[in-house]
Amino acid sequence: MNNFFFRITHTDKHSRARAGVFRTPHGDIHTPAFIPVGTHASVRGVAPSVLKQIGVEALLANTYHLMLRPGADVVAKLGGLHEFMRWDRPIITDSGGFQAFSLGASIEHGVGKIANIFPSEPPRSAGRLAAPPPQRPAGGNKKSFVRITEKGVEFRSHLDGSKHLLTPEKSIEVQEKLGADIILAFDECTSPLATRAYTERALERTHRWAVRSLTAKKRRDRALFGIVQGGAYRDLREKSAHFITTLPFSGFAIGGSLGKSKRDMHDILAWTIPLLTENKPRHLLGIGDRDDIVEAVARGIDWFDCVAPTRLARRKGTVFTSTGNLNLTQARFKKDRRPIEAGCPCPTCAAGFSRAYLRHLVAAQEPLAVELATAHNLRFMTSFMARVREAIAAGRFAAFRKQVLRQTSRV
RNA sequence: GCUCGCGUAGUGUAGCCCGGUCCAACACGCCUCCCUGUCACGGAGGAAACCACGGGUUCAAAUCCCGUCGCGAGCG
Repeated sequence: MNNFFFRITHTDKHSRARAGVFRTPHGDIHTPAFIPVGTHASVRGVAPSVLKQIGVEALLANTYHLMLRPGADVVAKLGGLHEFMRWDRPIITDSGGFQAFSLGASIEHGVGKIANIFPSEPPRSAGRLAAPPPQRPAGGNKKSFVRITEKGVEFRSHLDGSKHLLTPEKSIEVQEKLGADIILAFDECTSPLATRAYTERALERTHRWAVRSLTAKKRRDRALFGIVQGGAYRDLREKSAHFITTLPFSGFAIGGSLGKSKRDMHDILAWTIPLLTENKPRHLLGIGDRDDIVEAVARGIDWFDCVAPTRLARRKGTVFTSTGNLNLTQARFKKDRRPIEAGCPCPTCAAGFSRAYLRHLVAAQEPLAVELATAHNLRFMTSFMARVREAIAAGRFAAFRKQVLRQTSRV
């Protein structure tokens, strides 16, 4: 059953960075790789043909969302995800474990995977005491859509309120029906605000779910990855890495809360990755800032998925450049006839669309804004990852890393 | 020419009848920031109107009275 094969072609001498190729039934993923998120079997606003042109090698879709709509059986009947969405390259499906968090604690606490719990300086109004810091981050304190038990996660559909139980068995069944090449074990992504006791309990449950996920897997033409959890607790991360590594997974993903800062995230990676099987791929879930990518690659990560390039492009036309992000809604771009970045080979810049025009499209909420901005950002990411790979192959990753960190820090 | 109605931030409106709680509210727009396995074209914040103009009544007027100007409708 050599449908999958991971070959490490280059290793960095000064870090744990490595470059390689992961072979799947739908083609190769050159690592380190950036994998865009297409939750609903679609990268918002961008057609598969354009994604290919941009150099995207794989996509990540979501079990929970596709299970609710259009339904796993519908997708299966229509030939599986690849045929359904007309994408013939590798697909990964997330197990739905993240939704246990994003529709649960994330909503209740108003936090993301990396806690941003320190409110920025309260505004100081003259002659008055500054307002007291809010008790909770903005957006928190809403009702959860989930209930987590040993059996699995009970979701109240965010679409129509109907109830759905996602268990490890169900998640794997759905993922096999959807037909992704790489599927993920059903896990619980814990909140950075969870207590240690809770994080530990959730971790142990996720481990039991990992075993159940493996047992539930029937098809050999899918690669199942295990997920390391443990929050920001060193011993829990180590325990998790040890445990997951003993199981016959095809690869690993690092998930869950990554602490309260980028520094925490670096530590978590440094603790866990050395414990993972060397010749199996490692996926860092949900991370995608350039500095984070470089730091994670240096610690041994092979690929990433992240909504940032697509979400930022869609929400406000935030667009990546080598010197930092541009927020196209800013007034200074109103008459800016330059492309997003001179010399950028993406379809948007190559076609000569100006910042002023893009700003207009964003302001007018024209769908084309989403397509053009997203295509640019994704091309930016694939180019960036190509440079990461080249740097590793050429033995100059250390310098490359330093350069990236310098750039991103002054942005 | 007469009668009636209207004139509040960029736009559209609320408040006016029953003066104070209006150094004026809401929506959209505008400006800035945030977003890391996408519930959500999401979240947070900000600037912006001396309430058409002049006079009067009153302790107090966007709110009441008079006049002027502008806009609209009707009548001639």
